[in-house]
Amino acid sequence: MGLRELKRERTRRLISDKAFELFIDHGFGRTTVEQIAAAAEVGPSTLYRYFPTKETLVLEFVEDSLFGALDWFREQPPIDLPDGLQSVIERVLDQLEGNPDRVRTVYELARQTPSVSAHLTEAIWRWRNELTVELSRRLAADSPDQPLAGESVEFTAALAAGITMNIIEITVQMWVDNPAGTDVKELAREAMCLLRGGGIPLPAVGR
Amino acid sequence: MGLRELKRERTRRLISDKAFELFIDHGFGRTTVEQIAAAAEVGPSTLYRYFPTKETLVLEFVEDSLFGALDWFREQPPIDLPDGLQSVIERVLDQLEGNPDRVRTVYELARQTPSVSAHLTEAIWRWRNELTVELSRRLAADSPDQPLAGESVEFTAALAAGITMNIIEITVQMWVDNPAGTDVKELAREAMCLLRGGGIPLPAVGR
DNA sequence: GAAATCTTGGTTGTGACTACCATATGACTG
DNA sequence: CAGTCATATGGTAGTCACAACCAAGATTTC
Repeated sequence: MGLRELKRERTRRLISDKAFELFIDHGFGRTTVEQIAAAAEVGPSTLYRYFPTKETLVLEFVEDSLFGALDWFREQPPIDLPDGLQSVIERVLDQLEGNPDRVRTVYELARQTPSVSAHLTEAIWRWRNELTVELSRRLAADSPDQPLAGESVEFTAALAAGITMNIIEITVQMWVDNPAGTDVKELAREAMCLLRGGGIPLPAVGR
Repeated sequence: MGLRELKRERTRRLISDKAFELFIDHGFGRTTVEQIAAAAEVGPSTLYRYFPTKETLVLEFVEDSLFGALDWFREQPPIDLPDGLQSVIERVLDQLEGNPDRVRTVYELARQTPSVSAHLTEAIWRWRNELTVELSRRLAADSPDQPLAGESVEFTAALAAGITMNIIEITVQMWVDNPAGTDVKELAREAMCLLRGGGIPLPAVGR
């Protein structure tokens, strides 16, 4: 790795950390981008080159966790779909559990600030849509002509992706509300059991 | 109704209509609030009094459809929960089907403009959370001590609300993509059938 | 018709974000 | 090592969404 890349990572980290400090101390709305830039000892122009919007400063970590797991899933070989979704969920939860403080802070900021909340939900929504595409691909490639309870592949994929997203959101929410008494992955596993039970017509083998 | 209220409704409508015209013609980002105010022949101050943000101009209709149905549901007597959720879904879809053009325009604008998309998902997310609260209330009041497959009431409520939201989103999405060939309510009814089938442990009688 | 109340439009200010340019700094070549 | 090339940086100027405030006009109420 060249010196250039190294410095870039360092600067990015520095800006992000200083931003979180200021957000925690003074709130999102009461912190200006110029203050963050000054704290990180860079010009505002530079800051904007790394983080196109103020909200990105907060949400980059969550977004990386989500889309990292999705990228991983895309490279997995065809696999039993419920198992696949469960492993995606666990991968996301692993990432988030690695930085509990950041997760809590993000949730706190989202609760207080509408624009953060809006960008957070938008990222989750975008993630769900991309997961839908991937599931459609796997379902279509797999089932030559399965009835799927009379519904189309797109419909099933969208529903499965939506429920996957719901499980992640709900388990994380409960974990944030009660950090000590919650085993996130166990909770997600139980939730998945409900879905395997039969109601949602996930074919036993997806692709 | 006094003259004051009448004028207020008229002005609100006028601003909203002009805004949609401009958004359709020139796009969301290329239209300034001042242009909208000028087109509606009011001052920018007045516009901001009616619509606190530029995005509200676009999303008020969707938000009214969602939360109107929720308000209605809150006033319903205890009822079989799957039936209740299905009627909520149908109520939302009825509202949206009443203005197909607006719905399509909103989706179009959301697709093109990140900030509109963000505010749209945030509104949907907020709606789901309020539905979760209402479902929790009904479930708690009903079941003296049902096992609920080992999960808490909150968890079941959140999952049910999430799935309800998913069904609405998916059916509307498919309707927007293919306006002619989709019977939204029939689609939603079929989706609900899947859930009644057993996988999601909605108790047969909620409250 | 007068007083109280609400609505309006304008003014000023802040802060996020864009476009642009000159300078500095690490990277590669002879 | 010197030179040049590509990229990163910081600063400037400008746009636009939005908040706070205030004076004038319209509506309602007595």
